[in-house]
Amino acid sequence: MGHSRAQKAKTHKRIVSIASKKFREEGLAGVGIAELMKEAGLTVGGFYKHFDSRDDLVAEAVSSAFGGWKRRVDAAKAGSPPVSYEKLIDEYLNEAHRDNPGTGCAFSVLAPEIARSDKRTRALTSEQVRNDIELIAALCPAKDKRTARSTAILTFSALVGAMALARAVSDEALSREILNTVAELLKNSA
Amino acid sequence: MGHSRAQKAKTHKRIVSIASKKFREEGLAGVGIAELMKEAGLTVGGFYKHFDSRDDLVAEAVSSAFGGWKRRVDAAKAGSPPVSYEKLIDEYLNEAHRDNPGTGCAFSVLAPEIARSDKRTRALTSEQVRNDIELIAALCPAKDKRTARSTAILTFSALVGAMALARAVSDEALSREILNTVAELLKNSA
DNA sequence: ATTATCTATAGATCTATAGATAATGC
DNA sequence: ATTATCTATAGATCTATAGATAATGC
Repeated sequence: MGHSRAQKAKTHKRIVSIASKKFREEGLAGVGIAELMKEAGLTVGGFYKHFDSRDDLVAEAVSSAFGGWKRRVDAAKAGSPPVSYEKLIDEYLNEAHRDNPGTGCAFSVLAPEIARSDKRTRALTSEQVRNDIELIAALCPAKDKRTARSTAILTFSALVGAMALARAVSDEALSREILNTVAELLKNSA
Repeated sequence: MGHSRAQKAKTHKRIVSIASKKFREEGLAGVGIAELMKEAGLTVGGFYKHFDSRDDLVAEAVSSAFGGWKRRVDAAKAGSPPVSYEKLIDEYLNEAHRDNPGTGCAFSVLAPEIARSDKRTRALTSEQVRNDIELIAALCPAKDKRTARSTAILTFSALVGAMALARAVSDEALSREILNTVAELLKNSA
């Protein structure tokens, strides 16, 4: 009990990181504060010294979930050679990503719940969608900037939708068909 | 109290219909049994004479939500002239659909929660995804059947993803850009 | 007699708060 | 002295069940 401020900052980050994972796995409405704190090795009581409300944590956790994906794409882009459009598609539309939503793209699993969330979370999401569109557009082998942006928006939508559908169906063959077909078509038409 | 069997069947349908709408509006985890029964003009106690469990209602309500969309597309297809691929896209990707999830496509709003639901609901979803792919493929102006099916899968994914993203962002201009861009690209590339 | 619905409630769980405790930080 | 965490709990809500009531259906 009663630890240092440095410790508190670390604890705060741990709670957010765990929430970010659990929310993607169970949904924003699917995990309680007690469970999250327990996973962080803490108890419920301490929660409200870290966050004013549950919505506060949701906003931070969603932001953190976006951050993970952003870091990965940024790193891939900055690599030499920078990651290709084709590679991005393959990194998204695969079975490992499908089977591990907790560490994957937040949009594919949280978009509908974010749509029902508070203004802060949705504003944060707008910003992230804008960033991701620009990121994908920068990788698009398109003629002009306008076309690249349009292609990026279609690509982004298809990635998110295909992943959501591939996870929702129980038929494994159908699930794979969705992932593979969308990946192939996106790569061939860009 | 104590009504006829015909009445019970009607009541059952009313509960499912209300659940189908509310689940799309608030998520599968976002509405309680008491609230649903109250909206149907009933009380909690009667619920379990209609359904063995909450999951039973979820399965029926999701099925019902799929049915609505299916009926609409079937009708459009059977019309003379049958609805075109372009028309289908426009009927999906518009602001009215975006702003009324309760009467819209269940995938765009429930896919992530369905992925966490029981086998029955997911099996039912597989069947519906299969149907919808075939439905869209039948409208695709593509060379051969294989190409039509691939295009249908990409189209379906892009529709669902674009709608989910358009609803998640708070920036109205960005939301519209997503809907319009995906609609235009799908129509031009098919 | 059966049953569709009602009222009432058990038992679990969820967000948030109050007050105690044990450490840090001045 | 302040504060990060703990235990305990209030008050709301959620699924599910028990038992009463008033209608149908034989």
